Amino acid sequence: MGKNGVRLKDIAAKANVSVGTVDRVLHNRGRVAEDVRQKVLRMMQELDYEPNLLARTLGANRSYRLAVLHPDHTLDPYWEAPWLGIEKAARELKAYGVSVLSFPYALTQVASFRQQAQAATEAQPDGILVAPLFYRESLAFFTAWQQAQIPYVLFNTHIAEAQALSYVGQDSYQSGVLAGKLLQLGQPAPATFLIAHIGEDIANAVHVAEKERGFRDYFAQLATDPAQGTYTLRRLDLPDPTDPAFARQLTTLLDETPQQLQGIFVSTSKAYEIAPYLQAYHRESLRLVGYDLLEKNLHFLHENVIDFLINQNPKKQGYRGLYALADQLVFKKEVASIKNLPLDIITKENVHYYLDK
Amino acid sequence: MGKNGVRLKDIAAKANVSVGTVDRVLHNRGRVAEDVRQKVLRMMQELDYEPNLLARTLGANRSYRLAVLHPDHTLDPYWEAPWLGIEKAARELKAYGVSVLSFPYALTQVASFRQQAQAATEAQPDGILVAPLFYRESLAFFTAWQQAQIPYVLFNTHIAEAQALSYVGQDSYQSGVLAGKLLQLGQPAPATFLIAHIGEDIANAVHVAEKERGFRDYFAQLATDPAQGTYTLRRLDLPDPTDPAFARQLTTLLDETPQQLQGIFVSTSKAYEIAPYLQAYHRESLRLVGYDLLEKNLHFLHENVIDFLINQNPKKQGYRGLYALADQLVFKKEVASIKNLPLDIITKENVHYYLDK
DNA sequence: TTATTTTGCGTGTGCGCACACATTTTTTCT
DNA sequence: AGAAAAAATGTGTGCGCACACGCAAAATAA
Repeated sequence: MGKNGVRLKDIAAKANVSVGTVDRVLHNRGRVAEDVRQKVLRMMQELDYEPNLLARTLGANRSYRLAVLHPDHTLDPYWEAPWLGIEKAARELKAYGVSVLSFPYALTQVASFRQQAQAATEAQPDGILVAPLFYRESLAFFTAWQQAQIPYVLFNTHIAEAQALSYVGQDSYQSGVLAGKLLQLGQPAPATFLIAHIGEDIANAVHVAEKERGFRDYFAQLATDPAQGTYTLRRLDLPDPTDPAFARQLTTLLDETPQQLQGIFVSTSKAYEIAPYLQAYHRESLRLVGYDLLEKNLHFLHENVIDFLINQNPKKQGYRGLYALADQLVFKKEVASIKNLPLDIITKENVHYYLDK
Repeated sequence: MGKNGVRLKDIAAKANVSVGTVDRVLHNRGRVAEDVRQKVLRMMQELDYEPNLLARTLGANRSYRLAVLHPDHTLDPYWEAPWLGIEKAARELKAYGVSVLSFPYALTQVASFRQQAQAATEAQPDGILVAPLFYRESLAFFTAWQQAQIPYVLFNTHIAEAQALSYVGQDSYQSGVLAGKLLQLGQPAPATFLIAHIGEDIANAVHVAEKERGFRDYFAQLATDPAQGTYTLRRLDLPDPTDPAFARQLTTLLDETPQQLQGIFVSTSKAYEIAPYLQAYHRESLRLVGYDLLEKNLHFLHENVIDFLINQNPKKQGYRGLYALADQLVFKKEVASIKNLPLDIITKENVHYYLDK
């Protein structure tokens, strides 16, 4: 017996058959007498056989092509991180015969998504990892992939009815709840809080809408406690920051805003677009909560303009997403249908330990 | 060329030598002419050769015995988690020929530590993973292991002068800083905060002392801002909770305490020992910050008695600790001398996503 | 019965690499 | 110069497994 575990050979010897036979029962290839089959199975149990994954992969000599359908990371800084995670996973999985095809799309353009999704489909990969930012347009492709029997994993944006193999990412709703808590903590009522969306088409962006729902529910929950005073919530839909309307709307807010405005929750990773205005208006004490450890956000975190960031673990999303496919295809493991990554609370004091990784 | 990457064979062909020669340069086994060596190296570069780890491990057919010297997890709930992480890593690494020997010691008894450390040393393992709770007693063993050329990795407790291959765990100092921030947030001066140690021999417990230092430094830093009022810090050394003196000291504190006592920071995972007293005295509004997601802590977190927990990621400490040894021995990777795990801030709203994993 | 198919099982090769050993070439010594 | 030693290089086997193939015995058909 090998230094380090039971081998097919050991089972074969113990059952008085050849390794070929053991292999056949192991893989249900048939062509083995029932009584022998039972005996082999018994021996495998007795010896507590576990296949050597290294040898298996090496011997099988199979390869898997995985397609990744993701926003182009050269167009938006947030999307670098998931891609880094995907690349890391790809490196590790290379030895297992996994290769990755990238299909980047422009994250604001539906047509680009549709086109790249089409290309990914036509590449006939063994599995697909996708960030389905566009709700409506995604559904058709899900159907196509089901038809083609291609397993697909979602990340970043959860679409419950997608029938995907798995979803990897945050619970957007609960992250909204948490944002509410972080704004409210230590700020007694009465007070006003704002939720700001930047350049989002809320109707077609599931996970941003979910954040808002969680945010509102946190305060709704608080309101059930009669001892609490009343909090007021406002919402502001801002256009793309390059649009002159962006500055106009924001300065209007800060000019006319009631003194009670105690905090702003930015529903995306773009808190850094708002922070400069707070500095300009000397409203740094106003609590600002946003998402993700982008360079620019970190800057304002250290300047005490941004108070909290919720880390969406984008790198891990990519990493785990690809692994979910590999677990299914290569390692034949059970894959959980939802892998919720933690809602990391980031402050100036602990941010250091979340960088790089 | 193989479906999926360059093989030794490919390099050999391109350099007009045999695989044996390539192998020799790859492993610096010597016995190869300098010009040939250079040529082979060049070819490896050109083809961007990366050894197939699976084949390497399989072919080498080596095995590694790793010893783990850790507090007995049947004696203290905290220490279950690191052990789970170690077991998980052990399962994954089994295929790579790694086996794990466990040397549990009683976490309050120096003699037990000494004895098990001795046993671990005598087992002559290929590597050692150790939680060096006892500062003085550990040092002697570090020397012994260096002499025996056995690489060792520290977790949980960082001993800078240990000359260890790596440390995996938190930055205790910074976790104290963070605890300070979490207590102070939204609680204006004047106010009093307490740091409570439970059943610890501070003089011989490095990482608890570091937590206190960080905690105090946070407020020292605040004091440099003249706009801030004054915060008062107190310290309480409590005996083991089974000791009647524990209840006595705690009730005395709550009886006689000035109204300004606004928060308590428990320096270990035993916040749940203090929480019941706060409930009994109806002082739940007093902010309580502790460590780790133990059952009992979670209970009081949900009851709003504990406000924040700092997650020490104990499971990951074990997991990464073992992997640090494997990275060194099996995978021949560079191992960072410090692997600081993040300081997760846990509240009722995000705790769910940190459980299990 | 003999010829043919089916079923049950064993054998052999290759995956990419490590490592021991055999063989060839070069250097050194007498 | 030839012999011996040393250096440089090639060859072969095994790691545990998957998978194709081949061969025997049993079942079926002619």
